[in-house]
Amino acid sequence: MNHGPTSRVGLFLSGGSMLEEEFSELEMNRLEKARRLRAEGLEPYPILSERDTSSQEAIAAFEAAEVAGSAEPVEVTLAGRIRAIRNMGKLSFAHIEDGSGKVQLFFRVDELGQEQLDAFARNFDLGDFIEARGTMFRTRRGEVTLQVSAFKMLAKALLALPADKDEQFNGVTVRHSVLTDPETRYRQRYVDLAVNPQVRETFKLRAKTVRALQEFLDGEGFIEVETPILQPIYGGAAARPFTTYHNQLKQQLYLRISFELYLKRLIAGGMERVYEIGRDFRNEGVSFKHNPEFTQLEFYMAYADYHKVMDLVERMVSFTAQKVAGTQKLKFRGHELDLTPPWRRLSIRDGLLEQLGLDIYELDSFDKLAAWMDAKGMKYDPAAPWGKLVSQLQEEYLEPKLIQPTFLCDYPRDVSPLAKQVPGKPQMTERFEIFVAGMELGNAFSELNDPMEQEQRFLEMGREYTEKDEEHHPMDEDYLRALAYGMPPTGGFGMGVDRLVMLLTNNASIREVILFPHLRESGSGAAEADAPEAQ
RNA sequence: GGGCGCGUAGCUCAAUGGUAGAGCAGUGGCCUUUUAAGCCAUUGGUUCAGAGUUCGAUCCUCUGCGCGCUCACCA
Repeated sequence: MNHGPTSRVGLFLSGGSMLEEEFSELEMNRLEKARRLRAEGLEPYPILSERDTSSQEAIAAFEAAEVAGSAEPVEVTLAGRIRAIRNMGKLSFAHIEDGSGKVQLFFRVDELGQEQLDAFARNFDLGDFIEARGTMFRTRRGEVTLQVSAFKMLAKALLALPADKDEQFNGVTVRHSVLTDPETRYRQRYVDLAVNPQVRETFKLRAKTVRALQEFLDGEGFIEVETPILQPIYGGAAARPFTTYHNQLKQQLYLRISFELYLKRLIAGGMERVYEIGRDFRNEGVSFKHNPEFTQLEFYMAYADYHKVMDLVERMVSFTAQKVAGTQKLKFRGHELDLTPPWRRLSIRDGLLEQLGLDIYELDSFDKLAAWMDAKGMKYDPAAPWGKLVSQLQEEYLEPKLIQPTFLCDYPRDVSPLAKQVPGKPQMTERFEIFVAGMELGNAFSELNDPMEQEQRFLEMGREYTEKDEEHHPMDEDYLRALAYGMPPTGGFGMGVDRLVMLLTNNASIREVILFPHLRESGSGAAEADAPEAQ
């Protein structure tokens, strides 16, 4: 059934492999070549490579010598994966690819002898790793090429990569086939990376994104820290956690759903500006913007409120876009986005006024708002608090309209248990979320630092969730103690790094920016029959 | 978890209620001392799995598995 390559990685060359019987003719062919090499005293998987430069460096060195009029030959040893072979009897051409790009190899009979030339044609296939020594030259067609004086196998590929031959038709490059099946691409990311250069590029940009965020925050005086992933009490977000267990301590533990409560302990301890970039885990559904484990950035700055956080965040994201994409203007999901600060700042109240003509400051109780929704024929949970109804309206009627980067401000207290109230508006809190292209990118607030008020919020939240019997939020007494020792006024912020990378690389799905996104365990029969788990 | 869609050769895709085809890749041959992304021939399929309807199923029905989109969930 599933004859994907994963199933046969465990086999070896010495024969006797049970899995060998499942080899296709094509694969048997390659295995025979590997065995033949070994029989001839040539190791198909040698330890050492003598490579001394990359393909693009070699080309650059040759071109520099050319310009300088140097007669000195450029001698190099290159290594890479064979991507194309053209055997022509008395000469052969090949293209190899390394981390820097592609370069052509030229095998010539009067340089290597017929025996060597035949050995290349007989033993080497697309996908093999080869090392080749020689001098660089320019062919009649003008392509800078390595004329090979010696070569050896570095690693024989037993499985064929998906074919991706390019052909020119009237000057247009046609790619005959590439690996596009999403399942194969995610499950066998190594094949995807080997065959799809833009995938490698995406993950280079992802690394650059994280570096840029660090560079920016470091420059603003933040200290990068690491806090526990295994937590006895989870918190800081409303999400179902993954649970695990420490055997020796006989202790139930949770994988963190946010960093928030630990980072604010650090602020209470006198670290004025801290951030963490790391993995969060939420036991929830998956979608184009949700993966059960995802990379989160959170920072906290003492003596700041959410307005100061907004100022910093728009500069941070704009800085990162410039570093990574080289521009503030991005194409994403059919939109033209402009990240140039300042971003729009819109309160939920004003937004709902604009979209629905609804003033939540007038309809400031559950009964009033519910009556209004009844009149409009809208459905809602009759057990929900007022703030939940506001959230529902905001999600349905407001968020999808927020295409250009927007700070959506001032959230109901009911749904913001860790945020400070807006002065004079006790049912609202100083909180904002960032929306870009209708997608939530970040979440922030003026952090609640009144321990007595925080305790009340925990209690209310605990009641609410206990009644629903779905999520139970235990009181985090140690966190309350930290607040009781005193935490300065603090602005905090959290952002999904994967989603930022989606924006910066114009990838519509979070799976495109996570190397190994979570997929359902693959089919029972295939997994059991194929996986050589004998241990 | 619900709805919709998809699953055919190594890869990308066709086709049909009468037993499956193309391009690329593979194999063999031609040929060639700075190109060939060439020419000729050829191998390769449990049409995701199981059951049902039918004289006959890859196609129709059901179930299962997997993937995608979407909804729900996700302050």
